Amino acid sequence: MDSTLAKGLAVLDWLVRQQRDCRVTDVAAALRIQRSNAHRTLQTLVECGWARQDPTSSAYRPSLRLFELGALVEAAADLKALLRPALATLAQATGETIHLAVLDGPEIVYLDKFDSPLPVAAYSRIGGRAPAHCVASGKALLAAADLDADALTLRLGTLAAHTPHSITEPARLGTELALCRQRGYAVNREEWRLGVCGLGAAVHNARGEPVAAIGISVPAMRFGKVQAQTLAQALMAAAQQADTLLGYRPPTDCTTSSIKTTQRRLA
Amino acid sequence: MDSTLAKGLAVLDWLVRQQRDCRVTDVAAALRIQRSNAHRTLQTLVECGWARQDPTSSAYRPSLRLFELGALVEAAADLKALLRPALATLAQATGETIHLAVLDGPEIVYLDKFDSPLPVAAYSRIGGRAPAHCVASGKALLAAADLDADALTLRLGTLAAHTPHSITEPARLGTELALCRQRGYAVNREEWRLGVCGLGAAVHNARGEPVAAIGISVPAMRFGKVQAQTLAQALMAAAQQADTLLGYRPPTDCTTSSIKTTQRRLA
DNA sequence: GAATGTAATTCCAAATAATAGAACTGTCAC
DNA sequence: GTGACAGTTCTATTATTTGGAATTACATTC
Repeated sequence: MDSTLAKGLAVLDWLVRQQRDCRVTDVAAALRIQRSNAHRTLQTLVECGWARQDPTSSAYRPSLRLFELGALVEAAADLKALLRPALATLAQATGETIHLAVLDGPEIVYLDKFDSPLPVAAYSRIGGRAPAHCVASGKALLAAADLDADALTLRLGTLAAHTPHSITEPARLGTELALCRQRGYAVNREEWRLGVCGLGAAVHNARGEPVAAIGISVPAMRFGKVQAQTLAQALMAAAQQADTLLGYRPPTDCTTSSIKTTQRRLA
Repeated sequence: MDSTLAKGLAVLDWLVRQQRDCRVTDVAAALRIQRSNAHRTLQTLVECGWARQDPTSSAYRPSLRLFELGALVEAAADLKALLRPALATLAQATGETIHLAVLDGPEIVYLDKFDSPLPVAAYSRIGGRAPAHCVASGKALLAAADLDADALTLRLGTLAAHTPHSITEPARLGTELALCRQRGYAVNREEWRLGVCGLGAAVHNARGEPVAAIGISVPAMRFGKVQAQTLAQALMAAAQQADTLLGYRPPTDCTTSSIKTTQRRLA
C-alpha cells in the first residue's frame, strides 16, 4: 500500500466533494496532515494536471481531468447513450422517476436519470451511489449475476441495514435474489430510504451478460399491489426494449430453455 | 513533488485510457516501471476504491469512482443542464454539430455535444480536449478572458501548430482575439483539423464572467462567406439566449458601454 | 498427469523519498 | 508600521518505496 498515493487520492477525493475552492490549511485540517505535507500533495496534483490553483487566492480546485476521465470510464460501456430511448419511453409511460444503474463493487452507481414530474422522497444523482443489496436495481443486477453464496459474501461483505426493512441476512438475500430471477425483476420496499419503494430489472448485452439495470423509484404511497403490478409490466417491457437495443436475443429457440425465458419475462 | 503520487495518477490515467482490462505486466511495460512496483500501485488503487481487479483474470480496470467524481466536478458548474435548451435550439436551427466547451488550462474540454445529422470530419467527444488557441470555442473564451500578452503566454506556453493554418505567433493571436472581442465571436479556419472550420461565442454567468463557450463545427466545404455569416447570426442568438439562462444581463444601460455591447452582439 | 511457460504475487536489503516542524515570505487589517 | 494569518520553503530525521530475485498460481502442451 503506497501511503503517499493513498493520501494524494484522499486529498483529490475530498477536494472534489467540497464543491468550492479550498486552501492548503483547509485540506491539512480536514485530513489531519501537516500544512507543508498538504501543500506538497496539492502541488503534485496541480503539476500532474488533476487540480488547478487560483493564481490570486492560491486556493485549489479539481481540474476537469476528472470529468474527462469520468466520461471515458462511462464511454467504456456506452450504455447511457444507447439506452436513453428505452428510459425515456418508460419515464413517459409511468410518470415515475427512472434511472439507469450499474454495479460497482458492493454498490450501484447511477449512470442516468429521468426525474418524475411528481415529487419523490428519494434523492438520487447521476454519479450517485447506493448499496446494491438495498435497492431494486442492485438486487436485479445481483440476481442476474447469479453468484453463489460465497461469491455474494465476498462481493458485499456484511449487509448493513439502512432502514428497518433492509435485508441483512445473507440467506434471506439469497432467497430474495432467487425470487428476482424467477419473476425477472427486483423489488425494494423501503429498504434503502423510508417511504421510497422501487422496481428494477437487468439489461443484458449481446453476449447475454447483465451490464446494467433499469430502475423505477416510487413513493410508498403510490406502490400498492395493483400499481406495482402495472409498473412491473412497464419495466419488463422497457428492459426487453433495452436488451434489444444492446443486441441481446433472449434464448427463445425451440428448446426447454424457453421456459426460463418465459418465467423471466412474464412472471 | 510526490513521485509516488505522480506515478499512481499516471497509472490511473493510463488505465482509464486503455478502455480495456489491463494486467500488471502491461502497466509495468507501458510506464517503464518494475512489475512489483506496478503491482503495489495497482493494489493501492484498488484498496482506495479507484480501480477494481477481476477476481478470475486478475486484470485491472478503473472503478466508477472516476465517473462519480467527474459528475461532481461537472455539477460544480452545472452548465450542461442549464444550457442544453440553448444548444438544442441552435442545433435545430443550423443542422450542424454544436458543442459546449469550457477552458481548462491551455485546453478546452467539451462538456456537451449535439451531433449533426450531416457527417463532419471532426471527431469530438464529451470529455474530449482541444488546444484553446486552435479552436473557435477556445479563442472565444480566451478573448472573453481579456488577458494581457504575459498572462496569455503564461496560460498557453508556446503555441503548437496542428495544421498549416494554426496560429503560432503570440502577436498574431493577440490580434485575432481583439477581433473576436470586437465582433463577439471567434472563427476557426482549419486550425485544428484540416477540413473542419468552426465558430465560437462565450457565455457569461450572472456576474458577467465568461464560463463556457458555444461552438459550431462545420466541414470547410459548407463554410463559405454567406454560410458563415448565417451561422454566426444563429450562434450569437444562441449565446445571448445562454447568457440569459445564466442570468447575465449585458450592460445595455444608457451609457457609452452600450456601444461595446452592440459591437459584441451585432458586429 | 507431469512438465513447461507465463504472469501474478511476495519478500527483503538498499536507496530514496516523504515527513514534521520551524523558519521565512507575503498580504491584509487595524 | 505592527500584528496576525496563511502560503511557501528548508532540512535533518524517519519511513517508505524500490528493484531484483524468489515464490506461487495458472493454463497449456506433451
